[in-house]
Amino acid sequence: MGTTQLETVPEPKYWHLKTVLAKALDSEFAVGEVLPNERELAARFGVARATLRQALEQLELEGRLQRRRGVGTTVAPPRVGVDVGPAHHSWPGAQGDAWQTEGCETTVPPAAVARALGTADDHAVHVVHRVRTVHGQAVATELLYVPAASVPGLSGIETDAGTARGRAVLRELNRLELGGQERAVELGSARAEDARRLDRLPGSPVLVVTTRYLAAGGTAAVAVATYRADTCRLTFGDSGAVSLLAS
Amino acid sequence: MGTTQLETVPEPKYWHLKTVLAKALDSEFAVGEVLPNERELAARFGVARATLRQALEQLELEGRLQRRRGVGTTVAPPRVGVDVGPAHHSWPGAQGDAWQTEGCETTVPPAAVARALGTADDHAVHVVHRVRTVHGQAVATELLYVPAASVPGLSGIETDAGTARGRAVLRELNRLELGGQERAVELGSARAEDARRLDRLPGSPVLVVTTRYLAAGGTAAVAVATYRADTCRLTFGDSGAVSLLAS
DNA sequence: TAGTGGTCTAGACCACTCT
DNA sequence: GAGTGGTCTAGACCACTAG
Repeated sequence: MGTTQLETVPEPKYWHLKTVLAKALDSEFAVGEVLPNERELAARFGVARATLRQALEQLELEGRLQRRRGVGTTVAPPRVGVDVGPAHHSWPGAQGDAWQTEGCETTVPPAAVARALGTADDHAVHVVHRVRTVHGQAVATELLYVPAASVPGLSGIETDAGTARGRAVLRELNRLELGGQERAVELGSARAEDARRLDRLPGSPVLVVTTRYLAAGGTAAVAVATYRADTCRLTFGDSGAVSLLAS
Repeated sequence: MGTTQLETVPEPKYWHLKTVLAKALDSEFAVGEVLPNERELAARFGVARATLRQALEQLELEGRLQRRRGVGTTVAPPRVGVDVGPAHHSWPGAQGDAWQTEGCETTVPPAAVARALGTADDHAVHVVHRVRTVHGQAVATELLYVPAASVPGLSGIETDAGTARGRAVLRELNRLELGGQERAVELGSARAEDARRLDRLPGSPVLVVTTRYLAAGGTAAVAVATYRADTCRLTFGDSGAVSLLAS
């Protein structure tokens, strides 16, 4: 009376589907190639479209696939390694900085940022918006929070224009002596505005890198950077060695 | 003929639902409190259960909620900050190491690891299994790949037992002179075995930390650590300062 | 055994991208 | 306009936990 299955393992369909697709991607598809559309794939594997989508979502999360509405599903290239220091030990805006300034405003930061800055909860600070691109593609957005006290030399003339003032803030920031950095990485989901800049849908998984820039006496600035989790692999090269883990 | 909505923004229901729930979590719920079950919440908000689940999934991804089958959905505590160096600049198994050795085997590593180690694709290496716990809870699993060449002093007597051999490998590794570390962080989904150890479902989002340990001449070992993305916030404290970002 | 979240279905319509 | 992925529905059953 032996049945075909020993230890009947009720492995979810989408899980099995995912492994099958992953193998197919390795052996039968090239980077950039487009897969059959979801309705056809679902029919081919004999599952509902929702189940197939669950498998595709996981593969996209792992950076194996790229899906774009109105276009299709393509095989993603290997993740790009982006260096997030602390090799340079320098301020934002220093030479070799990979970020491009896009604007600057003055607002009250979120409570968590205010706490890290050591400012009052209702104290407005400069917020510099920046974007990081790799191979011409935006991979991260950043909000750099700088209290006015950190940039005392900022002239009043530059306090209106967006991008110009952003650059002025960075310039003044670089006059300070850097006392170290603290970083944290966690998983998040893209806010609507970040998603737009990163060419993703709102809620897409992102890696949030929070950096605290220290100067004599305390925190001079806090940066909250949002990296595309599907395409990015954050590298931390120590000991000055060239990173071989960066693809 | 004015309609109620200007600029009819077709914001997805689950997105709106998510923000509503997030606000409610801030104002009306305490950490550890259990939410109403999914069927009731869906009815209360007038949406299908699948739509509600989409909102809950995002909140869980952001570490705001914790869902457990057969139990319910509870409000998650703030993410715990776990230090992933490079403050110590030490080998695995050194004093103060946060990991616990669970076993050791000898197998051929994945191609990507073999490449980083500089070994042949079919060359077997020691693989030490370790677990990292915080507050009594497992937050990460690790596979530490150590080529036999890195631990020449390993005696033959210790080559059979699991945990004992693991400790022996770590002991031998600490005889080497550390030449630096390289780290990379990326998003992944938990393999079945990791998920079990971390008390999560297979496919749960995890932060994968790959570390390359350098010694004179090249790569002495490679560690692939898998952290729970829902509960962990990886911290990188530089300059020896106490991390204030760690919650 | 009752109640929970997890999986799955078979549809429908919408938003977007290209031609 | 045709074709794609994204959203949503209203059900059903399963796996797990706990009293």
